Amino acid sequence: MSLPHAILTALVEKPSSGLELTRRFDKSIAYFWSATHQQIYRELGKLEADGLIRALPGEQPARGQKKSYEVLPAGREELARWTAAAQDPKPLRDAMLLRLRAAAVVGTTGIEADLRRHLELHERQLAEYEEIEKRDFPPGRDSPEDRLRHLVLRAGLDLEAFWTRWLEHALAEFAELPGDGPARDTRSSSPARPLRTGTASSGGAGTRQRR
Amino acid sequence: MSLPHAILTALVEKPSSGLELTRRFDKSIAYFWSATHQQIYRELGKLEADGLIRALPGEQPARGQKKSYEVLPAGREELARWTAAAQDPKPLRDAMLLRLRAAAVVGTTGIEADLRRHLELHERQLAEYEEIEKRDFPPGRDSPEDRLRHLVLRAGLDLEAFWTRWLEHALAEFAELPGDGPARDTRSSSPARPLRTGTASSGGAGTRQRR
DNA sequence: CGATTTTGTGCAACTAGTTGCACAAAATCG
DNA sequence: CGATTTTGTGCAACTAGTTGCACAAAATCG
Repeated sequence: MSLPHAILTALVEKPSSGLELTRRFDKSIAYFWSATHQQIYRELGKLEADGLIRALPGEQPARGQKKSYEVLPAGREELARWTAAAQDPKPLRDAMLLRLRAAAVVGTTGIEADLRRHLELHERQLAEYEEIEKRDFPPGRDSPEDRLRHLVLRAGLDLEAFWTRWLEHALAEFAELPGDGPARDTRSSSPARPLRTGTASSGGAGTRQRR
Repeated sequence: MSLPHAILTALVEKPSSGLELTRRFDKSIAYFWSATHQQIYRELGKLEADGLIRALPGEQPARGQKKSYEVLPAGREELARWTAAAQDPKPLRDAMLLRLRAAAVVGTTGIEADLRRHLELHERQLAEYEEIEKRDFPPGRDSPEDRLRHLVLRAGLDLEAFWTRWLEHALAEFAELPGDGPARDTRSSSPARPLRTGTASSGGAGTRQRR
């Protein structure tokens, strides 16, 4: 729904080829939108067919050759229209949170390592964004454009900070948890019997695949 | 990728029919996973076909009749396996952040109202989660299961708090912005000329549709 | 300078989620 | 008690994103 608009935005900021776009998405767009090179090329084709962008004149190369695109007036208008239109926020879907909730009924064996790994990933991401902030938004510059872009980076940065803190908190909680974690349904009729269900040992090697 | 596991988790916590699941997803699962009733029914069918869940014996009703499901041992094992398996966090994609970045080049006309609307939505959500916290996690209860589930709710709650603060910050920034917002490319050659581009007026009524 | 690696573009098949309905049974309403 | 609404289940078509390749041109390497 909004990949085309992400590409339009990037191209208005600076005309680019598919690969350049891919790099810019990885580098300085990733903190609010991510996309693979396959998605980008596909969408560039559609946007060109729709008359919203065009290949920069001058080069007319075939497969395996750079081709840069720029935004046409129609593209700019579409982007302005989309930006102003009301949109509902999309509901949350976070696998790690789900896994933790699942762990409450099925046992905590194994997640802790991945929590730790995620913590590292988020810490690294956070550090990277802080670099970007230092580089792209030094105290001096604060044109309206800069302030808006800085605002967006702050969101990405603060979200990473949030996850970092949350994961630390979660790990601290784990440290206080008894033994190998719970595996029963609190609402089931079984009383305070501290049973150790089979999940941890039996499922074991993780052989089972779905479908 | 993880809707089936969300359903398994919910069903382990308490066997339910499709509609009951839908309600529980809306109510107390929405802060980490969301799903429509169509998704849920479809997935219930698959899970049953795969032998991970089964209809509760006792009733054998046709279309338009309640049918409750419970998790089979194979389902519990699959859930335990999935929960423990390492998974990469999925990259961020947030339309509002993208729109703000787009607004930096294409003009801010129109977004402010939607920022305000989002702020209200997030405030309402936050209040709702605080209710849930008060109701489901009173100071007394802190079995391991509760602590894990509380941790998950805290994430949902703190994320809403984050967005609320961020949107307030964004709106404050808007208040300081000159006139009708920027609409030029900072990197383009045009100097400090405070031009007012056509985007606001020309694109206007929002007629243009893609495809 | 031929072989190998890197750069750049792209297709095809798949998975996950969304939108728009359809329809039967049960409950409610005049 | 027939008509209408609500409850509950589900199909079909679509949109968005992912995964796994293919392949040509250019650069590099022995």
